[in-house]
Amino acid sequence: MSPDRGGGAEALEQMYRRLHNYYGEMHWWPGDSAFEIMVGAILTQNTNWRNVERALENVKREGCLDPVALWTCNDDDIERMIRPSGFYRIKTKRIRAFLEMVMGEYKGDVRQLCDTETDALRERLLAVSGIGEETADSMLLYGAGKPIFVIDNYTRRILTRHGVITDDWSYGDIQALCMRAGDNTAERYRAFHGYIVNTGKEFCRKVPRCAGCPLEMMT
DNA sequence: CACCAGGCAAGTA
DNA sequence: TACTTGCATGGT
Repeated sequence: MSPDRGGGAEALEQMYRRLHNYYGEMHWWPGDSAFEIMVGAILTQNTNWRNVERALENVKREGCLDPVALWTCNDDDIERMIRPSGFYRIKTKRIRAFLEMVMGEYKGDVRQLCDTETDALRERLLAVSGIGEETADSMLLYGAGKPIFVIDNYTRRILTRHGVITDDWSYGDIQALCMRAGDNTAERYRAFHGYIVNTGKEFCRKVPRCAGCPLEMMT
């Protein structure tokens, strides 16, 4: 028997209410353009956001924060600009692969890319080497404004600690649960994910510091 | 000093 | 299929 993936929607709803009450309005993932957010989604893989900001500042300062401009850069230039984000060689390859898709299939028009139907766009992003589920969903939600729930390690950890899921749940299982309840708007998904990351950083690390957590003693 | 950070792909058995 | 490892910088 596969585990029960039917319940838990009420727990999610309660979590959202508690987190919203604790953190208030949240506008997560800053960025001046969809393209900036999509590049940032690659840069932030296993990397502190502060270092991503440094990398993005470098790219922006050199006027390369758009598909055509970045496309004309050499790999050496991209590596140099994004170095503070770490993994700069492999991330340059990943950015290059993403650019090839944007340029080749959308002529560098990010607006057109964002207008693509959600499921088709998700499949297309996942086919790019270096873009996995979390990165694709971050691009879809924060870049393209699609109503897609982003599942990260904090989401998995918090839901596991609260007994809502178990270790054998796949990314898609957890995502389906998180997208089952309430009003499924991009606005809500953005806030919810931001809440989860804030809560995870502050209270739910590998060595948990649960005292004061807004989810503490949740039934 | 060890450990962490807004993951993913390739390699191994 | 299910682990393991490489990728790399900067902060705590």
